[in-house]
Amino acid sequence: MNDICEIRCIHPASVARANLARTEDDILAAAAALLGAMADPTRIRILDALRTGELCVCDLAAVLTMSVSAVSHQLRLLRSARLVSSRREGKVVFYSLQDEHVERLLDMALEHCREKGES
Amino acid sequence: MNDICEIRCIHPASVARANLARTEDDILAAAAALLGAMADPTRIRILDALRTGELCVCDLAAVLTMSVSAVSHQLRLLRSARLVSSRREGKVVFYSLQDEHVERLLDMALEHCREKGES
DNA sequence: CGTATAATTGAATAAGTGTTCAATTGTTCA
DNA sequence: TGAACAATTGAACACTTATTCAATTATACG
Repeated sequence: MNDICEIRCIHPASVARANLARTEDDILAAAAALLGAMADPTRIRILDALRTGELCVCDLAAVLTMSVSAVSHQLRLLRSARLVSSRREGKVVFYSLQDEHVERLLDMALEHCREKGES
Repeated sequence: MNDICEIRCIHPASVARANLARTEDDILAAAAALLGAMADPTRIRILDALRTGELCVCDLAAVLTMSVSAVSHQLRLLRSARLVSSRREGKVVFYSLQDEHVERLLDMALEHCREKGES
């Protein structure tokens, strides 16, 4: 099993081990998409703001000092990634974090950065 | 650019609350960068492969069936984001996950996707 | 109805990203 | 030293992405 397609590898045993333990590509792709949805300065600020409770698009624009349009575009992305959910009340649409899972992921990333930032 | 000084917000109390609880922008930016470093199909596959132990660039290229050059480019990114560390042994450079924190973040994202994938 | 407000959408543009190819660095060993 | 191999790097290209601006939808109310 020295090569898969003609790719040369130096440590076949390690390669075989890695291939066995391999996570399915579609799961990995989904995870990349999930992380990618959070991995933007604007979107992560939106998520951070929503931790204090639901906010409408106008409010979010005020918190971020950005245009309503820009915020709305990013909210659509966050919604399609299932990171936030929306609720309409008359003319106003309120956004909130989808679940605590999202908040935990966010917390974990922030915690990691705080630790590393001090070193 | 409707104007930044006089952004109209509908729920001033909620906006004030969000502003108070706000995480510092540089931490949020760092977190976005961290997540962004993981948020790529190729890079997340690299991280997944490295969970089984250290691998050299050739081995990684074999596991991912990608060119050594492409893998090396992505490894540089992962290294500068402190997600992986490298160790040279003669001509060969071995890469491994920087710490368990990285692995936990990865696990959490994967777990989230597995759950959602079944619904 | 018609107007006003909240939000979404589409097109356009500018900035960023991933891969390839070719060239280069660093190391080993004959 | 010089050949061979592992790895890195830079430039180029195609592709994606975030914001802006203008237009549109959706809801409320006089």
